[in-house]
Amino acid sequence: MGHGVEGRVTPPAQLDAESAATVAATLQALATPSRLRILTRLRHGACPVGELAEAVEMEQSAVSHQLRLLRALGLVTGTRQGRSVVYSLYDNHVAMLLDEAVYHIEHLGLDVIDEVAGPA
Amino acid sequence: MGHGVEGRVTPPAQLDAESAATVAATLQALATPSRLRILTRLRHGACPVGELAEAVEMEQSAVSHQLRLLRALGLVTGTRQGRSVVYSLYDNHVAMLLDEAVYHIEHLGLDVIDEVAGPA
DNA sequence: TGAACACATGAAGAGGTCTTCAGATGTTCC
DNA sequence: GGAACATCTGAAGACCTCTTCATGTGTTCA
Repeated sequence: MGHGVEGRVTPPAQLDAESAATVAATLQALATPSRLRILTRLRHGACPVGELAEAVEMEQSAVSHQLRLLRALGLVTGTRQGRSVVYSLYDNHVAMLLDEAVYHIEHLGLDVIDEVAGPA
Repeated sequence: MGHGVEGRVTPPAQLDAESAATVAATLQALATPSRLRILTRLRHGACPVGELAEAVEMEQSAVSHQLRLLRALGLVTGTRQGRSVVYSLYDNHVAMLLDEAVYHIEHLGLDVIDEVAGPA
């Protein structure tokens, strides 16, 4: 294994309005505590809705609404298994997007100063 | 040079409500076309407000409002230089967060199946 | 078929977000 | 000091979002 963001990620060119809209829409899906918790829960493995609701301490209905949104954006998929519907992250990009977002955000502003000279 | 997301990013544990809120708040800052364009513009180099406004095709006032928000979240910094105030991304984590977010999102659902066996 | 379970969905309201407009603040140069 | 420039800020309105409540759909089992 071991693919993904190998050595480098292409630095995005100045986004045109359209790309910006797409990216923004998807990021919006990660930009809420409820969905973030749903996704990080799924990051640890597939899970039926009811269990998900318990794990993230939300009402089942609310979870369902959010899952609908996440599904529409292609971030998760649900498959029926008996009475339950088991959800999981759609693919590896979702998992890494999550991992890296959480990582970088939790390290924001904690950069060690390794610049040789101070600013200007 | 070359630090950052070296080999791996720690997979986030199930986020508690507090962390989820923090991460969500920061992601929200990337979750709008206007701010996304502002940030990707800054990703290519520091820039005064007026120029920024032109680059992203927004009114100067709107840009200022967004910069205020981005500053509050520690994503950008502004320094006076004569009459202008020059803005830039705060640190490397912001830059990488941007790069990786855009990268993964633009590749969502485009995963080539390079798993040896099919799913499960 | 009917009851119980698991999930989805529609409507509605509280709350938040983004932009615009008008005006305030800070800076340079004469 | 005063004019011109660059940016910031507050208020207000249009719009979108998230949750809850009530109900609908699908599935299992007897």
